[in-house]
Amino acid sequence: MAAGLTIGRAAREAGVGVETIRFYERQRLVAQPPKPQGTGVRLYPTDTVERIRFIKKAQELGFSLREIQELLALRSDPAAGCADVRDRATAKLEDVRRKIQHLQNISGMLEQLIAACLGSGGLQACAIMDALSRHDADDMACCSASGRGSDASLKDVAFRIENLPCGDCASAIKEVLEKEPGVKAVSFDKGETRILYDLRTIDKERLAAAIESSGFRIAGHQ
Amino acid sequence: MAAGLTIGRAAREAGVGVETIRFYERQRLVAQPPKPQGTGVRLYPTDTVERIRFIKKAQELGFSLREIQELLALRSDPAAGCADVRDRATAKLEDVRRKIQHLQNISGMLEQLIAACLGSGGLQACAIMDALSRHDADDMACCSASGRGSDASLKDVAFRIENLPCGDCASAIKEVLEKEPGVKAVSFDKGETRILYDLRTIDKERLAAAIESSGFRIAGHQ
DNA sequence: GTGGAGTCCGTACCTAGGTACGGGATCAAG
DNA sequence: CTTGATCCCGTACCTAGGTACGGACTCCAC
Repeated sequence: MAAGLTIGRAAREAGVGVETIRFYERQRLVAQPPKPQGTGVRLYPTDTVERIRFIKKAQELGFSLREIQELLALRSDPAAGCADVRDRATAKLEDVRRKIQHLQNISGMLEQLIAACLGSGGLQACAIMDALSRHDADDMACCSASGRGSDASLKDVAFRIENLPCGDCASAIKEVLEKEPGVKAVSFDKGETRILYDLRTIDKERLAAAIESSGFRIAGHQ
Repeated sequence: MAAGLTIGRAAREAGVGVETIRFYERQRLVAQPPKPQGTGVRLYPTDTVERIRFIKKAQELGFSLREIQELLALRSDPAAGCADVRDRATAKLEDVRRKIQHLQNISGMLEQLIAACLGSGGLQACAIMDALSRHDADDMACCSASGRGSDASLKDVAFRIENLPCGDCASAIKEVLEKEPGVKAVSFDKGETRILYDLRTIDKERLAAAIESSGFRIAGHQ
């Protein structure tokens, strides 16, 4: 009886909800099986259940559905090798480590603030409120130092990068950008990434492409 | 002189976009100032700029806009004390630490998989794909609670199996091994069978015994 | 007085990963 | 043959934190 399972049973087998399977179908993560002739109910092969379990496990490893789609494509690509998978995993590990670093920065700051706070008294004596209200530019905005040059062929542009939470991530993007020819300086200010570049060598689109190829998103781009 | 700033200038001062200020207004995080009589443009007091900076700093500490709303409410509550703020910060620290722990689990799992993956050969020999495709009930969360020293209890070993002529036999042996408790990954590369296992659960001798009980011979064993 | 920059306001859209609703069809048990 | 459970399918909604668009004003400088 290898005919298959109804969607409800398949969902139970795979440990997800019915709606989730339908959602994955819409996302083209799993194929929608046909209804056997004469019936009105689709039957899912155990293959699909396997596939859903694969998706769930990959999610636990931090992969997004889009990335999982790639992994699944690799899986059915005869030309794909172990190295392809490994590369994906390594990139994801990088990604996760960056996130950890970011959270550790936050954790450290919170610890310091909590330690500095007496925990009693009014708000005007509260170190935490104080740090948040204070007018200084320090805190976490680590960088600055934008040179003020005026050269005819130098131009600067500011991108607003969506997923750039902290200084460490900013350093990563800075490295990438500075490898591009024509990039003279990269700085971060008020939520914007400013790039000073030589317009004879490179243009805005290529800069944007470099940023996006590192996994960052630019607000309002594309 | 200036009774306030236009929204554009206020945005620049605060380091956000104009749309962001409008968004915060809709979210009731900042008040919408009136238009001075006779004019058509709203003027923002520097207070609002301060408030936006507060919001941004609190965001950098990991607070959500909803939580920031509470912090702001505290700030203008005469009955609120330092302890209230401290409690919020402590709760957030907890929260952040939990997230770090979660990411560290993921990181540990990825490290193990990458270590177990030879990075060459086809996908059928890929430890990573394998772990994702395997359908054992214990999910990927096998490596939790062991902190950062990811490989504390995991060890890998390589056997050279003499009568392992083809991929199908390799699959067979893999199945056998994966039924053993404590076996995390099995991969094949360059004539060797590599096994990643939990040394608290199983040891090399039991792995060897499992292989030999399936009719395979291990080179240089016994 | 004109052009361009900025503002106002409402609304729609975006990411990710689903969840929920509703009306109609179908299926299995009693 | 009915009843209750499922299934089908399209569509809307949810969270969070904004971003974008577009038409109509308004403001400032030249």
